[in-house]
This record gives sequence, C-alpha cells and structure tokens, in this order.
Amino acid sequence: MPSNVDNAYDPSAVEHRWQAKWDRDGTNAFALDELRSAERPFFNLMMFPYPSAEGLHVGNIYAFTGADVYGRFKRLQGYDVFEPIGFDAFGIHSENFALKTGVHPSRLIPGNMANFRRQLRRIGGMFDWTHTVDTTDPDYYRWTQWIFVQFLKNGLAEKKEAPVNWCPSCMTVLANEQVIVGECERCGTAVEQRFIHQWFLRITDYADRLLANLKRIDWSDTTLKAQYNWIGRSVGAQLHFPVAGADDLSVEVFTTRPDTVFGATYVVLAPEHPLVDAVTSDSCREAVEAYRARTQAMDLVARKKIEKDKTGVFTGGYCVNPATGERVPVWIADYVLMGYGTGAIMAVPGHDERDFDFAHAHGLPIIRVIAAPGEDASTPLSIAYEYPTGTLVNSGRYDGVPVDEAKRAIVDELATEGLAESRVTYRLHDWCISRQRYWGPPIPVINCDHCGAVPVPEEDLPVELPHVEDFRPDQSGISPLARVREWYEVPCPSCGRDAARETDVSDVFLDSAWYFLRYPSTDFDDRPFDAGITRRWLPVDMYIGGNEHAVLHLLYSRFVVMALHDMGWLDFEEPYDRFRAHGLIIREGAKMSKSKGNVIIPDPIIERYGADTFRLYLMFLGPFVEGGDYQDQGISGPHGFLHRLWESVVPESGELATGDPDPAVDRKLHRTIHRVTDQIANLRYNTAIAAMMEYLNAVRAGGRTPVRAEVEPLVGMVAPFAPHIAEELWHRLGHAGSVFDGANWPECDLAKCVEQHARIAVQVNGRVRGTVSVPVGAGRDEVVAQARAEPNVARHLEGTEVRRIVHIPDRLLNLVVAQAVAAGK
RNA sequence: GCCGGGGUGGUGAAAUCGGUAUACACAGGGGACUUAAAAUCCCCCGGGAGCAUUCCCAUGCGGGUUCGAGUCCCGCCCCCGGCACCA
Repeated sequence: MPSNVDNAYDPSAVEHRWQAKWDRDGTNAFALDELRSAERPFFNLMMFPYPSAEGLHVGNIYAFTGADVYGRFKRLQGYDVFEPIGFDAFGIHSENFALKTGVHPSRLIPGNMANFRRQLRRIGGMFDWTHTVDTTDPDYYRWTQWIFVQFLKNGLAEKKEAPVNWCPSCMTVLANEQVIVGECERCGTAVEQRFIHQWFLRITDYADRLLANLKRIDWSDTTLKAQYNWIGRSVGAQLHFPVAGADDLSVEVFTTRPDTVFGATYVVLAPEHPLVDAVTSDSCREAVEAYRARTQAMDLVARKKIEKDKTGVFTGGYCVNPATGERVPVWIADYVLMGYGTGAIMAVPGHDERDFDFAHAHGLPIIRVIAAPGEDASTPLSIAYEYPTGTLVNSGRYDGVPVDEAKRAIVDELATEGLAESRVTYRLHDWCISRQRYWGPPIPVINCDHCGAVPVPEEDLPVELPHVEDFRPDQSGISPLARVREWYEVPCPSCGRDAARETDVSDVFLDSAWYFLRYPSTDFDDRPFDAGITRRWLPVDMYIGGNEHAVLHLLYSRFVVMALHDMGWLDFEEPYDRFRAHGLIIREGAKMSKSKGNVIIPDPIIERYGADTFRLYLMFLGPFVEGGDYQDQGISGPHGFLHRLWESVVPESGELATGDPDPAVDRKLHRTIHRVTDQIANLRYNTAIAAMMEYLNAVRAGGRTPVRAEVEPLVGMVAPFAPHIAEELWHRLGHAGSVFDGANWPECDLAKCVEQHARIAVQVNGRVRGTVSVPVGAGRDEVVAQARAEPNVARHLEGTEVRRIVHIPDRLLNLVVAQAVAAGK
C-alpha cells in the first residue's frame, strides 16, 4: 500500500534507486557473448574526457547528455546500443597540472577518474562500465605501442631531423596543430624553432584519400570544411630556376600560377633555405647572415605582427627565369616559409599581393603578364591583379593565350626541357609524435649503434613507463626518461649488443586515435581488437563531440584507421560513419570562465533539481548542434514539466484512470510522437522537448485528468532525456523490466495524425482578413464560398473584383482583387 | 583578409520544399484553490490606435522577385567561431 510520501516526486530517491538497479542488473553492460551476437548493433560514441582534478564541467555534461539522449533513443527503438566511456589521461594537460600541484600524475589520476566515474553515473549516462579504457593503463598503451610498431614495420613511421615548434615554457616540442598563431596552445608562450630528431607518422601519404573520403562520410559540414582546409591541397607546378653561374644548382619553386612565370622578376628563399649559403655573394654575406640570425631569434608571433612590412635582403646571387632566360635576383625574406612547398618562390609582383608589396618596398621590377578584359600589356597595375582569369601579355609566344590554357602549356613546354613538373602540395604536414616529456607511453624503439632504430618485439610490449619521482622536463630538450639509465640501457633485440631505449614518449593524440577500436574488445588481453567483434560493431555509427577536435583528433584517427586497413587489420577505412559537432553552452549571454567566476557547478544543481531535470534543461536551451544560453532561472520550466508528468501518471488521489483516450488528445499524441521521433533523430532536442510540453499541456488542459493511454507513450518519449523518472513511472505503470529493454518507443499511427478540419487563413491581397474552418481536403470553390461568408473578408472584398484566387489546400486562400477605385475619392 | 554560423518579443528560442511570424519556456501582471505557503490550474503578455468589431507597423539595414518573403535574389551593417604571409 503506497503512502503519500511514495506518491510525491523525489528526484534524488528515484535517481539513486535506478542507478543502483542499472548497475545491479547490468542494464547497460554487454557480456562477451552479447557483443558477439548482438543483432542490431549500434555503436554510440562520445569523445572520452581528460579526467581533470576539477571534475566534470558543464560542457562535458552537455556533450555527454546529448550523446546519451541519442543512444537511449536508438535503444528504445530496439537497437543494441553500445555506449562506452573512458579516460584520456595521458598528456601534457595532466603533466602540467601535476607539476603545478607537486603531486605525481600516477597518484593524481586514479582519484580524478574515480570522481569522474561517480559524476558520470550521477548524470544517468547509459555507459557500459564493463568496457572502459584508461589510456595510462599499461594494458591499454601496450596496444598504442603495438600500433606504432605496425606503422614502423610498414614504413609509415620514420625518424627525421626537422624544424619543430619548441615551447620554452612547457619545454617540449609541439605539433603544428598545438601552435595557435605562434603561441603554445597550452600556456600561450611564444613558440621557438628547434631542429631535433623526431618520430613522424607519414600522414601526408594519405592526404589525397583523407580528402577524397570527406565526400562520402556523414559529418557536420563545419567539421568537413575544417578538415578540407587543414589538408589544404593545392595543384600547381614545381619550376626549376637554375642558379646563375652554378650549373649544378637550381632553386625549386612551387607555384599554383605557372602561367605567370614570365612575370617572375625575382626569387625569394626562406631564410632557413639550404641553398642560401650557396647563392649568397661575399659582399652580401654579412647582411644575409644578420637577417637570418634576426629571423631565427624572432619568434613566430613577432613575425606575424609586422605583417604589413615585407622585410628581406638581397643575397647577391641570381637565378635564371626558365621561361624568359633572364637573370633574376635572389632574395631571402621571412614572408616565405620553409614549411610550405619548397621553401622558395618565384615572385610575380604583378599578380601576387605579397610579392607586389615586397617589390615596392625594395624597388624590384613589376611586370604585368595577365590582362583582364579591357586591359592590355601596358595597362598600369596599381595593385596586384590576382584573379585566375584573363589572357597572357608580355609573355612572348604565349601572348593572348587564356590563363587556364597557359598553365598547362607552359608547364608542358618547360617539362620537355626538364625545367618543370606538375605537382600537388599540401598544407598538411607529417605527424610528429615525439614528445620530450614524461607522462605518455614510451615510444617502443631501441636504438642500436649497429642496427639502427629497432622496434621493441611485440611480445615484449608494453614498454612500461617507469616511475620517476622528479619528472620535470629541462631545457636540454631531452626527455626526463633519459635520466633513468637503468631503464633505458637494454640489449639490442636484434644483435644483442648494448643499446638504449628511445626516451621520448608519444603524443597524446596517438592514444585517442584508436580508443574506439578498443572499447568492444576490452575483454581480450591478447589482441588490441578482436576481428569478429570489430566487424560487428565498427565503424562507429554515431560520434558526437566538440568541434575543437575537428582537425586534430578526428583527422589522426581517420589516418590511423586507414593505415590499419591497408595493413589488413581492419576491413573499413573510415572510423566514424556519422559525426556531429555539438554547440557550446554560454551563461546569461557570456562565455563561462574561471576568471569571470561564472562557471556552472553541476553538482549543486543536480542535488537540488535532480539529474533528469538538469539533463532536460540542458537539452532544452537551444539546438544541440548550436549550443545555448544557460539562464539560472530557466531550469524551473523543465523541472515543473517533470513534476506535472509525475502527477499525471501517479495521481495524488487514487488510481490512474483507464479507458479510451479522448479523440482530440489522441490525435495530438500521435502528431507529437511523429514530431518527437523526427526531431530527436535530427538532434533537434529542444523542439522535441517543446512538443512534449505542448502535449502534456493539452492532456492537462483545464485541469482534466488523463487516462493511462494518453500518458504512457509520453513516458517512453521522455525516457532519453529523463531516464530515471521514466524508469520509475514505467515501473509504476506495472511493467516488470526496464523501459529501455524491449523497444518501447511509442509507435506513431499516421492515420490518427490526420485532423478532420483545417483552419484556413483567408487573405485579401496577401493580408490575413480572417480564418475559416473547412473539412480537410476541401476544394477551392467550397473554401471560397465560406471565405466570402466571413464578415471581415466580405468587407474587404466590397466594391472590388476578384482577379485571381490562390488556394493552398488546408492552409491558405488568397483572394487577389483589383484596387477599389469606386469607393471614396 | 578568407571560410563557416548567426542577427526574430523583456529573455532563451520556434517557424526556412515561400503560405496565419513569435510555438515551447523563463521573467512580468492578474485570478482560482488554500488559514498561509508551496504545488497546481485559468487568463493577459511584440509596438501603436481604439470601448470594441478592427486597423496600421514589426523578423539587423536598403533595394528586388512574387498573389504572398523571417525564408529566395542583389547591395550593406553588426555579432560569434575557425584559419591566416600556404606561394
């Protein structure tokens, strides 16, 4: 016999009861045989978090809730939804925090993870806690290392000396992606250049495929665009500019505009370019050296700040323009970057804004070689003409040839003389994975004087990260592991002689490039991913995460999967069929930040309103892919909705009535099911919730008491957003199991969605003058007759002649009339 | 500079195969119930005029197409992201 207390909605009690039950019953967990045999597998993935000491922030909760809503929705529709979560706990983030607080990361991380687990349970995520990953667990990073070894064996990993971004504050090398306009992404310190031997993964080998596949994956447009731009394919040619007076030397330039080569009046090398020494004349050497020193000392930030001034110095050397045969001076300038193309350009000041500015600043000749319609060879150039249209002028036998044709013809002709070839260049660089840090998986390589870089044999993996109490990096650029002699001194696996382990660790993005492959296979400790299970569950069906990883994580994981596919380990080459980037949450119109002190602390809100209300409110704020504005008072809306839902299903006085639903309410119900189903599928959660609110309002309108058939389907629809209350109400409706077991998503009966009558807006000359109610599907004449009978419509038709009738069935009638000239005047 | 996304009530936001602009919710006002409070329920709530039927104006600004434009086209302004000397 239920007491009054039992009949009041107590979110905290309900939520704890069901969370405990889910754990006890394994509601969300897959046993190995279930993973092997699931009939309608659906892999619902969300980006695993870095377990910070602060705990889950509202941004995490927003993202996870949005992903969880989708997963629960698919499950209610009868899919076997696998929804794992894990921890991305290696990396600079953890390490810097540990350095700041003085607590070793190996002691810090477990507590953080425990706290995250508690919070993730508390918000009611449908997580399979029997299949989680922790990237710092040797049982996980053993396979991260294994992947590196596969890359090495397949020629996709190589060590090379390269200019790298060095952060003097974090004392480490950064990937290009971690440098934000010349500053360290983490600490904002200006980045310097250093030359170090690094391990690179050859992602540029896959640039074309990574680009081509973008056409056939279902991802957010913004994310696709970001990847497209990041890969940055440009088609052009490599032209050879022989060095005057040195037959064997030639400056290679890359250009997308070979048609402008007749206008190339000088050549510019990046200051770091290897040919600078060779072309520099003795008289210019001092100035060149000074400029190079200045460039090197100048960090990238300073280099960008003076973007207007084009500085540079003449080397004293000359090249031969391959098209004109004339000598052109060779300069060095910092506006030419060593990291792109060949690190050298042919400067065409007439048709490139940067070259134009530089030529002006240094008195170099500017020649027009392209004429737009209405221009000719002598039309003055007040600015560079950069458009890729027009015809050639001042270009010898190519005069009058259109740009497109000239591009091909000139390259073809120069190619026959060995002075050019077509070429495609990418903005994308190979992926440097070496980190001179401590908190990461050691790169599994042993360096031997006789055998070179030897991969650690797979049976010896993992190469465990030794415990080092003082892991502070130092200025030497050598990893802290290089101070642990007893760890790195090992015999060469190949020849047995004394050798040394690689002392760099790998980039955190390698950890996260394959974690989704591991989730369903965590039951196996003898393989990274089981073939059969992987075939069943991957690729990921739906991936939801932040667009801040649009190019980093998402591109690297695509690359890793593509490479593993080519090696025969996987039978698919794209990891995520669908990806959706969620929006960001702001608060009261302002960005949240610790310094402003306006960060939302989730725990007290959950304490007060419950996780269901919090989830519902977050999803109600705005379209999930666009984010929303969290206004503190707004939460009472969704909170009241759940209360009313509870009271409608668990009436304070007596039992929930049975019997047939009211026909009008039933129509509304089926229309609501239709809308909600469609809107959740498209991640338009805010309007789905609004539709449910609207329906509940209709159910309770005028204080009416609903019957069971009117509210039971609503319990199913609200379940993705508010799973705990849904379980409780489902249970109280007399069902034995979880609402999430057994495809309980309500069915929409389309026949019931149809209304009997339509309200039609009646316009006269496009302005609404009244509405009429007609049977659905009523013909034009019938509608017109009714409309004319409407007093206000009739008034506006008075003294006029209807010239035209526009009838949109069941929606609108527009009577177009001639202006009434008779009346008045 | 380039590439995205967006400007709609007091506020968060609905409505984009062109067809009754402002759904849903917050805030605000009024009322019912109640000893009271909470909860619940009902009514009002873009601006202006009017007792009212009703009329005019309004989706960042200016034009255009159309019977009809928040939605399409042209030209601007502003805000938020991302990229940025990429040859």
